[in-house]
Amino acid sequence: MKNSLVVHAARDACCSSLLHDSIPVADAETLAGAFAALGDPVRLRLFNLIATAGEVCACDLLAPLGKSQPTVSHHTKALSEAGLIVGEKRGRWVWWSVVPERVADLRAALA
Amino acid sequence: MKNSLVVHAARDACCSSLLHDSIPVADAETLAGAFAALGDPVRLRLFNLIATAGEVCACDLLAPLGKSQPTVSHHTKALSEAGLIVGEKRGRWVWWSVVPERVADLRAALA
DNA sequence: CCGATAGATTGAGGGATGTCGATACATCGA
DNA sequence: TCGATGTATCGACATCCCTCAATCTATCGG
Repeated sequence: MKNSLVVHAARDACCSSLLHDSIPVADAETLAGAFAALGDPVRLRLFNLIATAGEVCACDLLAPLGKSQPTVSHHTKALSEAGLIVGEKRGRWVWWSVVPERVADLRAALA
Repeated sequence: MKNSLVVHAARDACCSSLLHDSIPVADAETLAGAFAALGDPVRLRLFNLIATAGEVCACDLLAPLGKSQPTVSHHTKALSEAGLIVGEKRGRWVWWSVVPERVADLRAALA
């Protein structure tokens, strides 16, 4: 085997062999989906409201957010589909709470 | 003062007084901007590549991401503007590295 | 049942975003 | 100085996303 390739590779100061991801693409899409869910100011405040209160009725979210009811419903759905919150229907109301394991996943991804 | 208002308020099972945010709107926008930067699969993989390698030449990012050079540059700019990474120009190359304090901020926001 | 209320869904419009080809800029080797 | 190379920027296009009015569904009180 010739060593010309080695000499050739050493010519440049950069270009190390980062040929593949350390994270599978599928996992990256799932994780990115969760981060994206927190990537909207209104949704981050919404998430924070639920997290600090522990459990919040959806009817209590309209006033502090200053958004219309369809908009809030849209955002709770987005956070829910990202797995960050879950809603439990009690009679006419829906009570939202965070999913700690999912939040832990995000925190772990930032370690 | 009549107590009719009290009775009126107690009639409903929900509607607690969540009248304001526990996070200022301005802070929420900044934080959401950082989360949004990680909210794209390509950008999350890009960030992960830099984080695991410690310091990466931009020229080493094209191959593992499978994206064009303008696209990668666009994403590094987005992460940079979010404060998550910084680039240092050395000759013809730019070396990217993560900003630990900024990542710590995100992790703290998930606590 | 019937009216009222909480929440979800639909549809539309306006803006933001990901992608890439073409191009400009900066730096190095010769 | 000149050609080559690594990055950034620009322009354009397609797509996605936020927002709200209107509407629908489900549940409760009477």
